[in-house]
Amino acid sequence: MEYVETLKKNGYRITKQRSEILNALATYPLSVHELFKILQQKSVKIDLASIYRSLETFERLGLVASSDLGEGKKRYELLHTKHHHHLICTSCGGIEDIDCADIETAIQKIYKNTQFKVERHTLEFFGQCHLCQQL
Amino acid sequence: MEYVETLKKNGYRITKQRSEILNALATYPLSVHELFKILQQKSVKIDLASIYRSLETFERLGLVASSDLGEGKKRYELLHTKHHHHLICTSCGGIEDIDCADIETAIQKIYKNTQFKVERHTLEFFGQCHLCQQL
DNA sequence: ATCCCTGCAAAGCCTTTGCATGCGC
DNA sequence: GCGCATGCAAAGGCTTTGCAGGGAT
Repeated sequence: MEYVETLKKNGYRITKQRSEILNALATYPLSVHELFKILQQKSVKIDLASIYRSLETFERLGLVASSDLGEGKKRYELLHTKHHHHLICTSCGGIEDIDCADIETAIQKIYKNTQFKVERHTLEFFGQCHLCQQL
Repeated sequence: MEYVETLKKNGYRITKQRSEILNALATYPLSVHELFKILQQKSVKIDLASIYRSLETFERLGLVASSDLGEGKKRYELLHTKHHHHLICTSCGGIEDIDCADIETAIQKIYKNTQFKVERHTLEFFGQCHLCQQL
């Protein structure tokens, strides 16, 4: 329930909808539509727009991280664990977490530890280029 | 012009539009709309749908790679170089290439070599999970 | 009571699809 | 001439935005 403090401290309100979103994210990285369906099944009245707006707020506060897995939409997950990456099965779409470690050796270790056979990977660095640091 | 052979060998045709797409991609990773604008300026008559269809074909043939840089759209680049990754400046949006190497040491080397200050990175592995390999 | 948050509706992008015409082979 | 590729138009999926009412503080 630490997220309650983070929200309040920054002047945001705790609502039924926001609590349910964070609850639903507790187990697995979800897309917006998956979140929507889960909340509907729990009879939580919510709109897609509210989910988008809440997730944007959560991400800005560092409560949630979004990742783009090339599905044409983002997935969101709770940031309760340390920085890590994902193994996405191209057959079943399942997602597993892995630690952030060396790449080349990582791929070998991944297979050894999880039997997940890596076929391709993407790695993107975001930051400030040399010129932009001087502005 | 090796792409001509690849296309022909697989039963695809060389058209003005396809040549121009591949030409335009030669220098920099482009989004579909950037491609569209460039071709329009060169007075090449082409439709967005044709660009999407061509890029899908090129990607399937391994001529082109797409990457999702969290912009809500894909970028496409020519696969004439070896496997590499990107440095995306969060200020100017500029994209630089880097070799595929260790991550932790990579970030230090990146700064040393390019003065690019990495703030965050995403790493995604795609492949077959243990269960799906047995189907 | 204030002001944020929500639902509803509409619209904005990016992308895909159907269909008839056109062009490479 | 055959059949893929194209342009045009329409539609689909994901996401954003405007606005008035409702709820958290």
